[in-house]
Amino acid sequence: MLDRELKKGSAELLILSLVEDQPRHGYDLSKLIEARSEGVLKFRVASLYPLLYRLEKRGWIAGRWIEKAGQRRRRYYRLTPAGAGVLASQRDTWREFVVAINRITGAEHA
Amino acid sequence: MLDRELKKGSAELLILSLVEDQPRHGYDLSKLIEARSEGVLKFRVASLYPLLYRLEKRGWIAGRWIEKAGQRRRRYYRLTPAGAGVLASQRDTWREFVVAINRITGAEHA
DNA sequence: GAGCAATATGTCGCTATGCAACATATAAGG
DNA sequence: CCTTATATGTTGCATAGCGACATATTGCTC
Repeated sequence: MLDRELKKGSAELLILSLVEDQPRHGYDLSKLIEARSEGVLKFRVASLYPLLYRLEKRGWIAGRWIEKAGQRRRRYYRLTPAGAGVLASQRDTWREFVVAINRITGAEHA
Repeated sequence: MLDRELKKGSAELLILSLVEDQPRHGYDLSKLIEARSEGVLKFRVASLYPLLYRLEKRGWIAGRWIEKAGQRRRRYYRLTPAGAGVLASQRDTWREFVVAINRITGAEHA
């Protein structure tokens, strides 16, 4: 697992990116992040759920309870228009950040 | 300025990288980071000095007071062998991290 | 020689956030 | 029944950047 600190700034970007195309629920997001990063990134529930509440409170994502027979209730989050703006901005920030770090540390490519 | 959180995991990597080739003092490091990142990265003294003390305490860098006529006293830090090992490891971590984030957020190049 | 910017180091208290540990509940399979 | 996977939730702790403040020296301008 990576430095705890590195993950802090990227958590919001990850969530916003993942709910961009389709609504997703917390557990799904947790599994997706772990799978797509091949285990490099992993968020615990005690980080993930409070993060989702924060993002919702800020109006960047919107949650909705979905109940289906033969399934636990799930809370699906979708990206709001405000969230889309934030996502675009955070993608820029991320790119700038990577360039800056690479320039200083001498690692030219990811 | 970037997300405060993004910087946390990268701060050590930055310092270790900058003292790799030559010993440097705190104020110098602060100016170097700001200049080389073209203002994208900027560490305040209240972050930087405590960080240097932490790194020294862990044995990754070693500090030495240098006093010269016509100059304020400065504390120069150099990379220790242990620090060199940590630097190599953190460079790997950083690369892995960038790959993982890019894979999930869909930003393929920095 | 008074004033100010740049250089250089340092501290206190605040804030934000990931996580370990714990907790609850349903569904599926043996 | 019992275990595993699914699904959501809370409490308290640890970490680290930063605003604001503080001290001191050098060099430049007026």
